[in-house]
Amino acid sequence: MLQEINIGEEPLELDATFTSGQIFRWHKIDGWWQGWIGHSKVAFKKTGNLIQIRSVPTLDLDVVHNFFSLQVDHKSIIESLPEDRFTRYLVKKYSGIRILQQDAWECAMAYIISSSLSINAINKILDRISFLFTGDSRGCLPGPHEIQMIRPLDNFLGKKWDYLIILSKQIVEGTFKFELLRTLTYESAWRRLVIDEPHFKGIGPKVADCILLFSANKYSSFPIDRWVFRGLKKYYSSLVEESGVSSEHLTITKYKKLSDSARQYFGKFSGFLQEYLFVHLRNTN
DNA sequence: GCCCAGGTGCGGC
DNA sequence: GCCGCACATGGG
Repeated sequence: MLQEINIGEEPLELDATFTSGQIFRWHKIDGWWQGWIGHSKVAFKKTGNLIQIRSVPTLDLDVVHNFFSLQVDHKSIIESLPEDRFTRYLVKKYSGIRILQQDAWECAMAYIISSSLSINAINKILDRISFLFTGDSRGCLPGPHEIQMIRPLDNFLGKKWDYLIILSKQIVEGTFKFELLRTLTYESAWRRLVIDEPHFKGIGPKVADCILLFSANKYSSFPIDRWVFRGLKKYYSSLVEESGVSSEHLTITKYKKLSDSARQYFGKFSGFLQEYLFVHLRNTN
């Protein structure tokens, strides 16, 4: 089924968005960006102000609207971000990048796997999980119930596989629901993932921020990985100094201090700026 | 073979 | 609390 959404003058570049590193396993084929949203096979193409959508089973347009975070308009992003020169530069250069709202379970799975791996390796591993589940490396990913049926032949994910299984059980048994995160403030949701009991193995301060930004509409989240940390030191050194963080290795306490001062400085749409900074660092180094 | 990549858990002070 | 280390994969 072919659908479309008119986004008016809102800046949105599919190439920049899907190659930004926030989402995995999307491929541009014959001009269409193709991937999965949950168990729906989806393709997007942009012509002029229109986003064209193919999906099987057909997605509700509200889902697509939320997927691209279209409720956040570019003007309010610009108005809430600080006016220093470098921030202006990033906004001008990368405004076509949108924050995508992924399926929460898939997002958690991807970012638990992501730790200390390259984006390329993450994609490969997710493809491998898809292959174990569907027999096709370009297939969909197993849900929380489905992943428990899979028995990997080798230990290709190490302890991370156990972390995924533990999380899937918490979801299947209902002791944790991702929907909860959407109802909480950023601060409470982050604490729920990182501090509160029961603890989630494999979800530290940075992975938690990614889950909140990329699947729980927490646009003030500011994930700090190696690239973003370097970016902050290089372009926003006063933020790093005022938070008292010196070493590259961030403990939870240090991470929280730095993340909080960045979030205070960049404001309610910190997450967009974080993404611009992440892409900029990767493209220029 | 070594280094780095969207970090985290763990044991030991 | 912080430090040092192990951990799996893949590309340069």
